[in-house]
Amino acid sequence: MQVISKLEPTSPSSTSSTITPKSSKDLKQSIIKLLVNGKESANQLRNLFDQRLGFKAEDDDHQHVFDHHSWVILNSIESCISMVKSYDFDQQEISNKKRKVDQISDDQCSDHHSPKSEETVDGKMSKERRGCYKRRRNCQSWSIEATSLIDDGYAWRKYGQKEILNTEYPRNYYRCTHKTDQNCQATKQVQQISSNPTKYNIIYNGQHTCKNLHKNPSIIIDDSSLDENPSFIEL
DNA sequence: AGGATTTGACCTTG
DNA sequence: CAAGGTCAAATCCT
Repeated sequence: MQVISKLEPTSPSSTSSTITPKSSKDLKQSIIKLLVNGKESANQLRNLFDQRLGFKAEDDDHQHVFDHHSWVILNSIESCISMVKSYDFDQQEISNKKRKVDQISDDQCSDHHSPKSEETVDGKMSKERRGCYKRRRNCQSWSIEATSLIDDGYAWRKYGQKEILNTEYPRNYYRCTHKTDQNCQATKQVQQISSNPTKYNIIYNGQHTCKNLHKNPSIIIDDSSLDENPSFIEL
């Protein structure tokens, strides 16, 4: 029988409200600590259910729902930990300051959309000059390694694929589906890791500014109590 | 028909 | 100038 260690209670009042990080490093450590606590609690809760409750045959639906949600919780927390660990808070502070300056020139570019676009005499857009776009520099980004292409809850649309030097697998480029209708600037890059093809390196760029028009979860249960406690974690 | 993907060209950055 | 990020026409899929 699996031994379940007892964890110190980590109620919101005893954790998040009392933490006042003095630096980016403190903040990072605090977030990781909270996530690790949450992960351990979720793991133990799952073990507890497996051992103590069990499921009867007629409870198959409930078991599937439980399996699904516990899996989502664990994966979400695991992803958050990876993101926070790889996120450079100090660099981000510098980037945020710099971005304010860059924003001015970026806005000028986007305001007159396609200033370089020219029409040929026959009315067609010249293929020589496309719209003015800028590669986003210093935008908020973080990366994770995943053993599978987890559903992070957002709707992504592939817009490119590129062979990358010295890598075995191409890099795939995705943008938020709501880029056009809600001007959401979030993008992500997915690339299989050469040394370990079972894993994917996923780089997220920018925050979602679109409304939570998440894809429906694969399993839907009729429980109004969940409405105020969605199982996905805002990334 | 309309949305998603593919893919070659364009564009920025170092 | 090379590498890589993005665009957009062509194509695919439902």
